[in-house]
Amino acid sequence: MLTNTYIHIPNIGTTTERRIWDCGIKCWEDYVENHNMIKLPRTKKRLLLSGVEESIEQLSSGNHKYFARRLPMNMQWRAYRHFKEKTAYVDIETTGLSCQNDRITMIGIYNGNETKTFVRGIDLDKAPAELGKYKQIITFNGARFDLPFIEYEFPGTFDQIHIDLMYPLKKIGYSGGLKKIESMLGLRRSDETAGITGLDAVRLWKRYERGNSEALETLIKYNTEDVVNLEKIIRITHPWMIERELKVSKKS
DNA sequence: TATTGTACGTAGCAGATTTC
DNA sequence: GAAATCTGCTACGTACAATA
Repeated sequence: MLTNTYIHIPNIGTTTERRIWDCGIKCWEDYVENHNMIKLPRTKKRLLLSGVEESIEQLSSGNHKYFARRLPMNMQWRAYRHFKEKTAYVDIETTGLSCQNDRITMIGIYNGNETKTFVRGIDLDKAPAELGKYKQIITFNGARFDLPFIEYEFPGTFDQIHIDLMYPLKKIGYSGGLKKIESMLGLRRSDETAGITGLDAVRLWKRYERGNSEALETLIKYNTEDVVNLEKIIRITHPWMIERELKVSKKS
C-alpha cells in the first residue's frame, strides 16, 4: 500500500491520489512508466514525478524517518508491510491515567519473535534504547496514552513510524477497547489473565510493591499478551484496511 | 475517573491552470 | 488578461472514545 501512496508528497492530496489509482496504476514504478496517462497541471506533474522517484529511493534505502515525517498520522498504517521486520509492538502499564501525575510501571515490547518487559525499579530506563532499535511502532490508542507517557518520562524516544491501530480498526468496523476487539477477532487470553482490566493492572502493581512477586508475574503475562495480540490483530486486519481504502476510492 | 489526540465537517484562502 | 475552476492547505469547533 505504501508503494501506491502519494499523499506524502507536498501539494498532493487525496483527490490526486485517487485519480492515479483510478487510472489503474498499481505502484510507484508503474507511475514512473505511465505518468503521462494522468492529466495534471505541468507543475504538479513535475512535483509528483520527483516525489515518486524520491520515495522509491528512500524506501529502497530503508529510511523510515522520511515516511514517518511525511505520512499523515491516520495513514501511517500503509507503511506496515515494508517495515514489518523492524517493528515493535508496544504496550505500557501505569499507576493511572495522567502522564503528569502517574508513573509508568512497565513497558512491554514484542518484535514478532520475542517479548521484552522493562519494569520500574529493575530496568525501565533500558526501554528507550530497545525502542530505538525499531523503525516502526505499533500500539493501541498509543497516540493518546502510551507514547505521551513514554515521551514524558523519556523525552526524544520516538522518531519511528507510529501505527495507532485504534483508528484504522475503527474505519473497518472494529471499535471498542483492545480486549473487545480481540474477542471480536476470536483471539483468546490465557486463563491467568482472562478478565484482567487496566484497573486490575494498577492493583497488581500495588500488590507487587507490597512484596507479592506473583502479582508482578501476572502483570508481565498480561502485558505480554497485550503486545503479542497487537501483532496478531494487524496481521489479520491489514488486508482489510487496504481493501477498504481502495473501495472508498472506487466509490468516490 | 482525568485526560486529550484524532476524525470529521466546514469555510476560507492561495496558487496554478484552463477557458474564453 | 480576466474569470472560472480545481485542488490542497490550514484553521476552526465539535464529538468521540479509549487508556490504567
